[in-house]
Amino acid sequence: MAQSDTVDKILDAAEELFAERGFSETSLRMITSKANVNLAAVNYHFGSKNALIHAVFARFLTPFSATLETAFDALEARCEGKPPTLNQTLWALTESAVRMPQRNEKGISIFMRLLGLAYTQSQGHLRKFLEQEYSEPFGRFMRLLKEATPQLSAVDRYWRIQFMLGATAFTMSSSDALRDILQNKLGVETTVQEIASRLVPFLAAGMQAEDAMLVPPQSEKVSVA
Amino acid sequence: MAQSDTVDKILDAAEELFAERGFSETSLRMITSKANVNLAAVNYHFGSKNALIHAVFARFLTPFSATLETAFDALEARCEGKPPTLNQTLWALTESAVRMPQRNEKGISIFMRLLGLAYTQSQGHLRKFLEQEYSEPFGRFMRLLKEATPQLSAVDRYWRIQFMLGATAFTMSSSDALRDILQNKLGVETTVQEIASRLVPFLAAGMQAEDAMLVPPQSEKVSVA
DNA sequence: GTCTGTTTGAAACATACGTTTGACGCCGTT
DNA sequence: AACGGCGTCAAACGTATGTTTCAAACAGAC
Repeated sequence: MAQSDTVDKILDAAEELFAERGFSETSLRMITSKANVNLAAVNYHFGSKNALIHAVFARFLTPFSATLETAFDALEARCEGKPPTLNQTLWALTESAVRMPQRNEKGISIFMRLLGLAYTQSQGHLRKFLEQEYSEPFGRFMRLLKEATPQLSAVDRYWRIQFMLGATAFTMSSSDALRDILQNKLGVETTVQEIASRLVPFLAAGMQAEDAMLVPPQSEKVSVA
Repeated sequence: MAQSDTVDKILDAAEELFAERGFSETSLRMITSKANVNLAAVNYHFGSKNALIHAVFARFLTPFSATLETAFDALEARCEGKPPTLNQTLWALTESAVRMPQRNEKGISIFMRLLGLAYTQSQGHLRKFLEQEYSEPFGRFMRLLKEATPQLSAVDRYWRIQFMLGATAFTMSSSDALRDILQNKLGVETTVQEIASRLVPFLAAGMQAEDAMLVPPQSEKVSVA
């Protein structure tokens, strides 16, 4: 067995268990048991549990951010100066995710859930790590979004981006959805691609909704359609 | 000091700490320290940490579900047989939440974050508790949604509801946004009402988006607008 | 005032965690 | 054949957790 075999077995087991149970709720002993390696191997190869968490993310995120950069390059080249549309930008992102070379068919679902957990569980070290390591593609995506929705005020755009992020991360990170994806609980086939093809129109429509009708929050009556 | 004083002090401290740090990451010792009560008081009054978590939810959710029922009653009465529109249904929900008698101004934000955590952290016992205790108003909301979007297929509606839930729970539960809400980090005032007034149009537009344009997931080219 | 059931207090319990240790086996190099 | 670095292993470390214990303090009823 090569030396890196243990490292990969740990990463595989950790990725799956973190996605299923969250970070704090997954112990190193669970991971090493599932990976069939010794408990000390984690601290030997990664240094600490937090560093292992970072490694799990880096294994997916580093090649993904490269793929995303080239997708954005291609998109902007195709648009010849004109800013890409919202739909194009969203599709570039989701297609990059879907096209990622995956270790197995559930790779993306698992990783989407991990991303959701990263945002939701207040693991300070993880947020800091992700923001430091991958600020560049993230900032570029934000810039594209801004150029694609010039009609929105900065505040409106800020909140709607938050909503998009929420719909995406939460959907992928909700255990129900994950279970559906993984074991096809619904009759229909439920691939990540299919979810994405449902999600993108939802997001685009919400993002381009008419001016937020600021219904006075204290009014007694609700406006009728 | 009355007997229930300790109980309420524990609930207050637990609610706040759970919202800040999550359930697993919050120890009983943190809670009892913040509440200035003895460690054993939690197990004496609630029986276990899990039961404490349930009690935190029940303290908010029980009066809220009652408020929501009357709001739905009023809405349906006003519509005289016609099914309420999507906007009306969403507003009835958010207004019920906003109108809840709160212990303090940040009550709703905190509780929204707790709800998001409940869905996200795979705490099996919590999900089971919530589904058992509050299935009735939840089911009623789902029925109203169904009647308000008859054009959607069941599968489309299922996923779009998931998206709505995600945008809402995630927005309210993201720690960044929470921090902004709590201490007005942004220049503009950011109340829960204001967020809701931005969120509802986003959700309604997404929910009523045109038929999901099922772009073939494997196609090389992206459709252009 | 005394008694009875309820609530608090400090301390201990058993368990699980992340991490560290030191011995052991392996393998390529000298 | 002896060495030395590397990876593995079982075992232990110190700490933190949820929970339990039992005596003391308190309340209201008689």
